[in-house]
Amino acid sequence: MKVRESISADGLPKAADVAAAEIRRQIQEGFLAPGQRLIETELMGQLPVGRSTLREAFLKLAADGLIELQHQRGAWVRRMTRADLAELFQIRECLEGFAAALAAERIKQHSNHAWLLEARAVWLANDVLDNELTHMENNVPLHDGIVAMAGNTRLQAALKLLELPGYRLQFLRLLDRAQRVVSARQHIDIIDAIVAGKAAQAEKLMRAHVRRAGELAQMIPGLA
Amino acid sequence: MKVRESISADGLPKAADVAAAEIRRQIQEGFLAPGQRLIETELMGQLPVGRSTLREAFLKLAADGLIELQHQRGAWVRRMTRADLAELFQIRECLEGFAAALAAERIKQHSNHAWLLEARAVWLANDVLDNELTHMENNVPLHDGIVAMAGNTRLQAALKLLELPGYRLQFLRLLDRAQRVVSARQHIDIIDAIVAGKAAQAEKLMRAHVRRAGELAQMIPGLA
DNA sequence: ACTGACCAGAATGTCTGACATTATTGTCGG
DNA sequence: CCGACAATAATGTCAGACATTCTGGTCAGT
Repeated sequence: MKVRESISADGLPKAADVAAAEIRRQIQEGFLAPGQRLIETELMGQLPVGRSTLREAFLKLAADGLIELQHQRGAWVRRMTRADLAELFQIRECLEGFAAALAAERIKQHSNHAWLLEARAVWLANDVLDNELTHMENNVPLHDGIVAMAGNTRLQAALKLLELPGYRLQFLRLLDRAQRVVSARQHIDIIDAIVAGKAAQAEKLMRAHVRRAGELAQMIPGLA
Repeated sequence: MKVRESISADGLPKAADVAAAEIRRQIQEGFLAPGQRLIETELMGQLPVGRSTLREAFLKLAADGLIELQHQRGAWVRRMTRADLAELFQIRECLEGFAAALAAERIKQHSNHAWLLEARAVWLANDVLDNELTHMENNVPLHDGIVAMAGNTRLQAALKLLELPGYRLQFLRLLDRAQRVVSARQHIDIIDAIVAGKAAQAEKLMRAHVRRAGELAQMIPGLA
């Protein structure tokens, strides 16, 4: 799943990528709040890069939808509205459902079958029910894995752009144990449908699962 | 449908956007062939911009998927493979089908109804059957319009990234009159379904329509 | 106190020039 | 023909400069 980074022969990563990654981290960890302006000269003091490199990092982050840019008005951390979230989950429902269907059709390829059974075991264990963090840490890889199984790289890229930026932490707190139980159950059902090669069923279940996540996301506090 | 461009108060567009638009045009008109390298110093001679501005234009074009960038290896016009095309149309089938369904649900809003009926008349006329160019010139706006009716700005943006870069001209030659007749028929059926508010039907028809376009696209000559 | 014009400082957009690093090309001996 | 090596070309990055534009605050007038 590791995407080829811009790394030169001796392993030195591109400075712009390093800067972008650092800013991304700060956004995701909440050091940079939504709406906060990113001032070039200011960031130049914190990061060991020149202004042109920093501007390149901005462009990459904007392409990923993490920040916004406007002519002569600079860059700021993207502010997500509830309407944005609704749109986002609408598309994810559509595409992830499609990915699940494709995955079901390709269940026999490579080690897909074994991988899913391994993932299935995780969602039967108690860890993912008892522990918020464990739940979340297993959720993302499962979804990513199913999308990867679909075998459509552009689909993978498109869904990567639809990830929630830094709201994961807030999202966590929304899930109480009862909801984690529901989520785990849905995951297992989806896995079973894919393993059985039932494409239509897998799509239907995945869509319901994503739709529910979207409804929960609407409850995130502090959105515009 | 006009997206707000980066234009300052007095109407001066951003130089980087101008450069990007010019390069985009050259790619779409075939002056820059797929795979051709874009050398910064070379393009600086043709466009009235500095190197930093040009590099910014490159980043924007790369974000749109029109060119590719690699560390220390520069930029080149993206080369589309048949496998790429297949992936691309898979996603378009999914998303445009979804858009059609959404459009059907929103048929009563604004002037959607009237706009579609106007579009319908076009596809009943002979121009779109007899003339390749007329056919193509009406095809894109219809699809764009339906996506716009869906009212999901991110969906619109996602589909914009899935447009064929410069293959439209080659695509044209693939359509003989018989195929244009089929295409027009499908358009009318899709419009009728949307106008009638039949979301499921509109989705099904749109998916079939896009799938057929994808199959035709596979016949484009000269792909890797 | 409120409003609007106005002005100074801040920030961005862009260009030029420079240099280190890396990829590509061409040459040469085997 | 092939591999090593040097020369060339191109990119990545920085620093500095300047014009343009935005922002925030001041101040006169109502």
